[in-house]
Amino acid sequence: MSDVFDALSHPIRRQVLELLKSGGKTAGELADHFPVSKPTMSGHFAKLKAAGLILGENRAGTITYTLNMSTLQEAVMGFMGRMGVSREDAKEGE
Amino acid sequence: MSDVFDALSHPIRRQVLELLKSGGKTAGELADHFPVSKPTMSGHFAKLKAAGLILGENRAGTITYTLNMSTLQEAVMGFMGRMGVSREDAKEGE
DNA sequence: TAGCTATTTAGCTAATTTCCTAAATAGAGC
DNA sequence: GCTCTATTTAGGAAATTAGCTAAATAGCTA
Repeated sequence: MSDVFDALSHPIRRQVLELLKSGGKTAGELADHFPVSKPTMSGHFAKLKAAGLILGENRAGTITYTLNMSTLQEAVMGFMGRMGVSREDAKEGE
Repeated sequence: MSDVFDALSHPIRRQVLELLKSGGKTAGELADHFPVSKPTMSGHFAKLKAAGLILGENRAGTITYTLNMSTLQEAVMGFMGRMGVSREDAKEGE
């Protein structure tokens, strides 16, 4: 839980998750979207992975990261549920 | 947005929000729930307030903090919405 | 094997966060 | 005007985070 919210606290890491929404991407493809160095991005990936928010598949010299929605949903919706926000209340963007 | 997720990144701050779910509480009442000093708690309140997650009403020498659900919902459900999680998908705890 | 590409690890610095104690502020009651 | 309680502000130490460059690793392909 805490790992997930820690991971979500950095804008780059949240954007990485959004980029992965549309499907897996390599570390390089993801890194190209941000104005920081690749080692820095690698650190962000490591944190997201440690939190269970992404999975890394090592294939053919590249690493493809994919989203692990269930972890995100469990942690975030779990917290929101505890806050008394039900699916019904959560119509925010409609 | 970023302020909200920053604020949510600390376990004590998340718990403060949960405590406020059931109604406003004074700084002292809230502080009693955690094993850190009151000045430290005051810092946590300040961060939650800066993020717009709580409101502080100064009355009779005490400060009563109340939850500001709309900010929480906008930020968190907004992000989850961008992640493609709709209210329908979000049945997690059912 | 050598070289190329993709990615991470190592080592470092600067900034931020979290916590503490001590002191300041503000309102209430004597 | 004091004094008590509630809370914040100030100042500072320790830990963590985020960024960098340079070097290491891993898997191709020639």
